[in-house]
Amino acid sequence: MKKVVIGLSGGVDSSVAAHLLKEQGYDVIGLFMKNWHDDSVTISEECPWLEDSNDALIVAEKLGIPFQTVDLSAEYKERIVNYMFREYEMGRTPNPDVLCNREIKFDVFLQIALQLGADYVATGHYCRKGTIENADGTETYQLLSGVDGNKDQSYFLCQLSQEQLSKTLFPIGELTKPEVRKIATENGLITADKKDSQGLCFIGKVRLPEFLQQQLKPKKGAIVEIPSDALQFQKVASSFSDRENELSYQAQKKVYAKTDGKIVGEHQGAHYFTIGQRKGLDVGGTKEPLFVIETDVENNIIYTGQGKTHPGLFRKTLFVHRDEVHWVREDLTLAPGEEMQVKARIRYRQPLQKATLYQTEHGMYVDFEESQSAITEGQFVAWYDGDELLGSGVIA
RNA sequence: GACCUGAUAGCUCAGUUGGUAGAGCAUCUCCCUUUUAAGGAGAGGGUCCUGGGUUCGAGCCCCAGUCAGGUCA
Repeated sequence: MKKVVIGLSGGVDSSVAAHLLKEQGYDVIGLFMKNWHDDSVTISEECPWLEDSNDALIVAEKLGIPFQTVDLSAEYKERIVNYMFREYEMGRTPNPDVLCNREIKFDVFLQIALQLGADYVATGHYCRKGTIENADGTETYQLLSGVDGNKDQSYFLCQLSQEQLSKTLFPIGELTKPEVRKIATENGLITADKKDSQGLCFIGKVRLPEFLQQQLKPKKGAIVEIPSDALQFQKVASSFSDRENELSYQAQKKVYAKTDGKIVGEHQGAHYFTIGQRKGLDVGGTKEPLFVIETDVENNIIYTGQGKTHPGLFRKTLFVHRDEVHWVREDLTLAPGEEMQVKARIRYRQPLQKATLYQTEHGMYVDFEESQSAITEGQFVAWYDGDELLGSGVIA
């Protein structure tokens, strides 16, 4: 009998995942990960993790599977929380949940599971795993989107490797959320009607500026509004010697100076803001809302533009540094000079966009058919072929 | 110094022939969402610059003043 360690979070999804594994005849062990216990920065709830671990325990008992709690908070702090502070400090916008999967659930946690003698780890993610039998007898694994298009979480797993996937099961990937809840109800799992978790995985909902202030000190600076007819947006349509040149040009970020616009307000620190952000600027008096089009942490200036169609918000091409290009499907890795038609997204739940990948010596360009709003450094771009996530990278 | 214009929600402004005020933005809350955002729905918020006067009744009319911007000498 194959042994599986399931990460029980205390929510419906992992509860049902555990139930299904049991039903499929696996030898199932439930493990609850405790990754955070500083409730000083979370919104509401006295002690959410305690309640969650309790629910996880009750589910495990109901299913008749062994249950343990593991404390990974040291690793979590080191690999995820510190990464967040580092990124924000540099004026980038991290994606902790993508890292959490790569570094914690499918690394530290996976190792613990293997030490317990498990053949697989399983989670309650809405995504699927496919297996391709190669001619030489080896197997190639596919990361497929969840059947429930509304809940598909493949994006958060975009940094997984073949090695990690080989030891992974996603029991609920073929189900929709309503079906999952139904199964939970039918089997008397107490998490059946529990609200979906939100916010940072394991930390919960946080007010980001407050959270960041633990490490990043407030620093007053100017908010500048760049008019939509600024010089930067005038078409400088020139011809290019080659495709790479053109892509490199299109992928360039616009550079602004304080004098390109007018000062419309004051902020408490440019590193608290991200591109595309509207709330929190505290600047009124405009006809249309102001959106952040760029943050300059060097000079501590936030550049904004009026209206969601402001040209400063849009870019057609983005770049991923060579060592930050990640292929889930290693066998499809592009060599310099090669290109590929794909569909891509630059944030969770964004509808997939037509794009072309161009690999060069220095990295990869993702050239979208349509200009994209708020392409943000530090976030992940993930590319797909149909329902298969092929790879991903950090937006430079 | 004279004259003109303006002074209405946190901000930018609208307020018809006088009947105790509105819009956008901002803010807050909720919804959506295992990142950051975005998006959706609601809510709160005004001694209408001050002091007089006319009127049954004044943000709107009259007088004086204060402040801001402008024009002319």
